[in-house]
Amino acid sequence: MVRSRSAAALKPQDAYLQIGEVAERTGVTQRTLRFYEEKELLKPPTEIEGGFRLYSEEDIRRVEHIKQLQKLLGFTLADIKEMVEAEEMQEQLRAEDRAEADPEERRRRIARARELTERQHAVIRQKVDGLLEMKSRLEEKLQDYRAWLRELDA
Amino acid sequence: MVRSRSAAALKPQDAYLQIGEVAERTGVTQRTLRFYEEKELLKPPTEIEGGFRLYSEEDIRRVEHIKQLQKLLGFTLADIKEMVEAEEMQEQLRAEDRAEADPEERRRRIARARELTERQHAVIRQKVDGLLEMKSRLEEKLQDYRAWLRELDA
DNA sequence: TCAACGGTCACGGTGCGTAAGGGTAT
DNA sequence: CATACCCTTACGCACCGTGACCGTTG
Repeated sequence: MVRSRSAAALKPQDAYLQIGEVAERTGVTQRTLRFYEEKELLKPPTEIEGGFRLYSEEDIRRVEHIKQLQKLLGFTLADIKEMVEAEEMQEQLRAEDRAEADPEERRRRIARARELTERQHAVIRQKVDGLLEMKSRLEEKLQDYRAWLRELDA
Repeated sequence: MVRSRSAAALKPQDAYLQIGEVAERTGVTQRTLRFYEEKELLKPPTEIEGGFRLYSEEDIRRVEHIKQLQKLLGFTLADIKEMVEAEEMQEQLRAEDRAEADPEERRRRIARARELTERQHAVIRQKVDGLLEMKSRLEEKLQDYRAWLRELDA
């Protein structure tokens, strides 16, 4: 077992995964993972010992999220990168100690995060609207077909 | 005025458009229109005199439809070709004299068209579901931001 | 003659696939 | 030593166009 070496050495809990496992679990290839890293969609995960990439569960969620955005929105990786970066910023915001920060600074950040989220929301709403329209057109068609088939039965 | 030559010669009503006008009206380039034709997404429109392409309003609708499918679904042109072909078959079905055809043959065609439509419907439903989920996640976020901002006001 | 249109041949970006050549641990 | 992981480098490819360039037409 190769993978018990550095991961175990670093974290006995076996919290880190090698690229092969991540690939398997997320359904993408190792090549894709390295490619995403190259494009800075994934930050170079904590690499340790012999230059092996070691991923966290968080990294896995991120990969899954990227794939979802790709499938659902049909965006380019560049677009997705922007979205993901925005989301990351927001998580930072969420995580930081609320009382500690300068209120004015904090307000600006929240406002910025909100803007980004609102833009994403608008994009998605547009897509959903278009798709819902297509969907109902298809449903009408299906109605027609069913009616015609009944007609033929008579 | 180039376009008065063959279009007018063929159809005094000026029902046909040259590629340049189609490009302008649909927002794609001439090159893209030729490319679509090459990929058999657009049937070679009735070409006349010197090999000039002449397009109908129907062709324009088709181009717009293709662009919509691309934007909304993020499909490849190959996928879109399939969909468009299916739709075309269905229009044929719709147009043909219902009484005239052999009932058994007609039933088979309708059943086939219905299957295709149902597959498309399923695909779209999936997308819509995924997008709606993303949408509500974003809405939750927006709620949070608004709450935080109110919190800062207090 | 010039602008607008037509055609063809390539080149370019994206998102990976796929080998080549080579490490290190069991 | 074989095997099973991993690494980088780099060329290749399908898809979706975009340009460059040249001929024809009014």
